[in-house]
Amino acid sequence: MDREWNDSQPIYRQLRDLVVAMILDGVLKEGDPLPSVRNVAAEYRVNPLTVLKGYQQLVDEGLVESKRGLGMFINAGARKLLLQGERQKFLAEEWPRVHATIQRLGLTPEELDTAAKSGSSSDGAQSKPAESKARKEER
Amino acid sequence: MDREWNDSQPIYRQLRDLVVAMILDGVLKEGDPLPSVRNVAAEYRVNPLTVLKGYQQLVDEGLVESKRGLGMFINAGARKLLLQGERQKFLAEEWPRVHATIQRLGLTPEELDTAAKSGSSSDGAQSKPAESKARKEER
DNA sequence: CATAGTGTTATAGTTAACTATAACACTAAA
DNA sequence: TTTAGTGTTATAGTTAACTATAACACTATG
Repeated sequence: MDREWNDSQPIYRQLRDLVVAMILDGVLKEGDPLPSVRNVAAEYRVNPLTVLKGYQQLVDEGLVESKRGLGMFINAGARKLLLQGERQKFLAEEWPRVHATIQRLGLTPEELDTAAKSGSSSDGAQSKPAESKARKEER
Repeated sequence: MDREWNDSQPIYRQLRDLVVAMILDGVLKEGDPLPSVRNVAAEYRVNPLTVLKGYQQLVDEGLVESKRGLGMFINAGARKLLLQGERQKFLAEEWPRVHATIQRLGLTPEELDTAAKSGSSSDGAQSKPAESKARKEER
């Protein structure tokens, strides 16, 4: 499998975001090991150092623990931590800009809905049967 | 005025986006001159070459015309071109990812609305009164 | 003409991101 | 002990983004 890298963001940050998404989606649960640095590097045809750099971000954020010789593991409380941190970060740093763009382009909820459905395989990378749940999801 | 540069995007692209926003918002009308390369460079304390690079993007997109010795000017039809191109680009490349993030974080329309309003002037770090909604998220 | 305002090009240096290759350190299991 | 799987560090090279400094090319205006 080759790449789906977005050139508007460094690969190591996209890798970090990918793991974050997997945690939030429940694909990776607390205590689970992350895919090994070498495996990911091989699968995405990327340098191991780049993968490591992405993983180190997660360690720095307290989401993941590294055990030399064993692997890297999702910390307890990682999901909760993420739901707080990512929420605040998104609302403060990303959403205002996106919202302004939507206003500026005069996009309607209908157009957004349509586009969301047709193109929803952008960074989740996993099965998403929960997509049709509407506004109530998570429990 | 120093910087409000976002480190997740090269400056020249942010400059390009800034001009695009001004065109869409009607701040810059067709036929108008862009702020001069040197002025912008001075105002934002950025290298003139960086500004030029951002402006060149606009030339390449057919939005702007360069007249040596005079300045750079918004082309006729620029706004219409933008409303088509930027719409498509946003819906195809940006919105799906953003939408997935919103779903993943379980953000409600109320939270998004609140953030959009408070974020458009400044991104202060005060806590949210909208937090009372439903945080049944944690496991 | 000279001047002051435009865009543009040239040269060169720094830093961050990414890469290739290799080796080191540790753990579990054969 | 050996082996195969982990994370980690070292060395070094490429490219893109940004910077500083300077000069060149053109246009309107005095």
